[in-house]
Amino acid sequence: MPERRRWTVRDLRRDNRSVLLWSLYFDQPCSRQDLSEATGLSSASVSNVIRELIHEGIVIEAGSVDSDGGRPRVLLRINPDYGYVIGIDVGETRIRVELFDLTMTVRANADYPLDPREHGVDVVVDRVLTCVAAVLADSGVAPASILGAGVGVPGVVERGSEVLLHGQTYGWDAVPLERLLRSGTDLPLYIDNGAKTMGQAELWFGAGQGARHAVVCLIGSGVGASIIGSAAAGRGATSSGAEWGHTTIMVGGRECRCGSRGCLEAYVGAEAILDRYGLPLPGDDEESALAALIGAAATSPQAAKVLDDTALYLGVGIANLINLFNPGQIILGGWAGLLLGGHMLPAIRAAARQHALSHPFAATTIGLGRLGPDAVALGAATLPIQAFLNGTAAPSARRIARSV
Amino acid sequence: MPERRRWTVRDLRRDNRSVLLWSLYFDQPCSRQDLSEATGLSSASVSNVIRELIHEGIVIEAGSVDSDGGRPRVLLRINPDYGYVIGIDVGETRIRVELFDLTMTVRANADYPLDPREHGVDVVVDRVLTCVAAVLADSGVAPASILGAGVGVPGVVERGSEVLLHGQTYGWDAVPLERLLRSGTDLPLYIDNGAKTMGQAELWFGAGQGARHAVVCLIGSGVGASIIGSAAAGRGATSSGAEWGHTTIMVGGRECRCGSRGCLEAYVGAEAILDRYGLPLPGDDEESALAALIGAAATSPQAAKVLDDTALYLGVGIANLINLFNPGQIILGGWAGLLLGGHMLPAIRAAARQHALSHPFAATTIGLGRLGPDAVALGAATLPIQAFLNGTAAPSARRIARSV
DNA sequence: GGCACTTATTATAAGATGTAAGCGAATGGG
DNA sequence: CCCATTCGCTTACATCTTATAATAAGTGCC
Repeated sequence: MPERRRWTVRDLRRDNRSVLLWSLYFDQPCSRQDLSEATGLSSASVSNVIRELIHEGIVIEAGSVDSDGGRPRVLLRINPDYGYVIGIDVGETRIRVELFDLTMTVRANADYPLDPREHGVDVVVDRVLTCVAAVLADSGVAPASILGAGVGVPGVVERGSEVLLHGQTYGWDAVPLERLLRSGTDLPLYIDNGAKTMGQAELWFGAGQGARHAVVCLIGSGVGASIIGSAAAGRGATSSGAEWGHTTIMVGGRECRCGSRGCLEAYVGAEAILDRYGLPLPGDDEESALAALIGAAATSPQAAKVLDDTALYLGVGIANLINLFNPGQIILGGWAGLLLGGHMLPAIRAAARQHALSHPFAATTIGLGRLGPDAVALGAATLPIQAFLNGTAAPSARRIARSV
Repeated sequence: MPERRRWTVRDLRRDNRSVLLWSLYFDQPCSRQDLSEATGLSSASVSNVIRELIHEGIVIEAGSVDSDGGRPRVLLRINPDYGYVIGIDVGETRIRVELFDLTMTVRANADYPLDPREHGVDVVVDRVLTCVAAVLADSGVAPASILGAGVGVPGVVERGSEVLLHGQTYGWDAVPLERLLRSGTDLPLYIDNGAKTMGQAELWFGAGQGARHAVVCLIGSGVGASIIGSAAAGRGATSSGAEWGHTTIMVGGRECRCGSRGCLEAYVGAEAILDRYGLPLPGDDEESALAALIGAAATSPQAAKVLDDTALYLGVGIANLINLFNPGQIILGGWAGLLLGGHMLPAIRAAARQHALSHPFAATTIGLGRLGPDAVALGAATLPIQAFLNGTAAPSARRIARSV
């Protein structure tokens, strides 16, 4: 029995305001008339809501365009400087923080490499807070103007009475990340799985634009996936981060760092690929080592075999996603995913075709992400944007001040 | 970018009417006051909508109850005879059709066994139509009173410009089932995957009552699963039938009848289990053969080994669902699922624990379905009920007549 | 300057819910 | 037996939002 909420006249207004904001956000600049056609709202209602938004400083008029011999249409835009958002990528090997304006232009960023052997929670929290302070100082943006900060993390995000993080593969167990960060900042926080945030970035700005139903595979040192779909009759979209990396594709297979056997991650994660090869490779980090392995494949049969197997396993994993989710689009991302995909996408596609049912497979396209490996931070920043457009953003200091 | 619709004042009414119907349907009988508390609508609005529903004959007053020294509360119920629904289970080995009133009381049913070797589309369509005619005649219900017929089918259901069915494992390819049935009936048709309809039945009336997020595993001759969850901020629920049976759990493993290798169905479907055992068993159908195998396990090491392996493979499959969907509840159903689960649920649970991440696993309960193997037809009948409660039911002859 | 054309704004009406007052029906005490 | 009380439901009214239609505004062409 689905749970349904009653609606009041006020919800109607809030909702239609939100519909207008979404439409304008993804199709700016445009005129009131355009918005009326795009959303189906009457021109009177559009004018009404837009007046309110302009008064609040969220929307600004930006020039005008002739209209075949009539009154020129006034173009509307979202005010890029109405507020700012922060995207935080907590990866397994580094922390990256970026500050954007409302149109997702980067205003400042900060990096911090993490030693894989020292993945303590307190260190990570401390570094994140330092980086946030750095981008704030760097950009000159007042903290009160920040609409929120999104955080993309590896592992399972559990939303109960408080947000808990479970990163089984690197020893995080029920970490109350939000509370820990809260000790050092007042920003509204939006925490979610990194694969999911990357997926949202690709869906909004990258390879998934216009897709209704997409799956994004994040392959780095480990493996994750994000399933994004628009609920058929729903308001807004649903999405979930999935622990794809620890689904079993080979009963009784290779040991995985999660403690189980035969996990996908034990075959196609960068760490696992290099381990399967076994021989030494040039380069001091995984990224250059994997690149070297791909380079060696042209001459070394052993390296070629490892990569061929990788394509097979990855194709199997993708086929499983196709059978389970029937997505319209599969996007391969993450630094290792982009490397592997760039080199052997056809082989991956072929393996997926072999292992998926033919019809769901035919309805799916498999491609590479277009935003590069930094998409996680960008996607994390879309979380507060989403709340802002939905009108559900936590009241920040700015808003409180404004309403007095 | 999620697609969002604008809402008008009228949508508001339709939606709140629907909220009331849902609430009443699952908590009847109850008073107007109860509805007001349950839904959050003001008592005035409740009275208003209920008056309309009573006028239309959908809701009826049913006695009254004293109230601690005040005006007695009038109890409301959905009129069971306002309309009827039909649930159709198209299985791999039989067709089953049941006719229910609005409260899901069976009024008539009909069965037809299917020869596994003769699974032609035309035969199935013909038999379904015959069975529908039989239950109509048997119950004495006028066709115009049927709100709709739900059909649960094996395989992938594709909703494009018309509904297409893909049953790769038994040779159905892009079958336009709705159009074929339409040639013999005017009933509004709701076609969906059988695992999904069974899941909905368990969720509404069985083991999943009150669950927000459940996965239902249907194990018969083949294997399917249904993922049911309430979209966090959405109207109503989303669900999808998943081709869980053809996800790969063993790269390069046993051949599957879908043409691939290592599919879950090639290990835990009833057909596959019996095939893995290999030795002859008493009984002329799969059901009695599987029961015999379970009986033999007490004395035969070979039979015990086959079942132990089955528990392992099934546990792996369930673990994959847990990692991907993080459900609150997993419900095992289907005739083979109920047989196996009744005999070795602890072993299945143990295998799932070993292969799932610890936190998602801890949040999940694994149990058996409570509605028995007929739940597919019951669930199929919930499809037109759902449309009826949502107010999106196709206009039937009855309604057209009524509105004149 | 008048006219056509397009865009945006301003009444006005229709329809939805919430609030609060009022009516109806039964209990229980004096 | 009567009356205050209590609770359930209904009615009247105010508030709010959108759609419709008329009005104003701005530009180009003749």
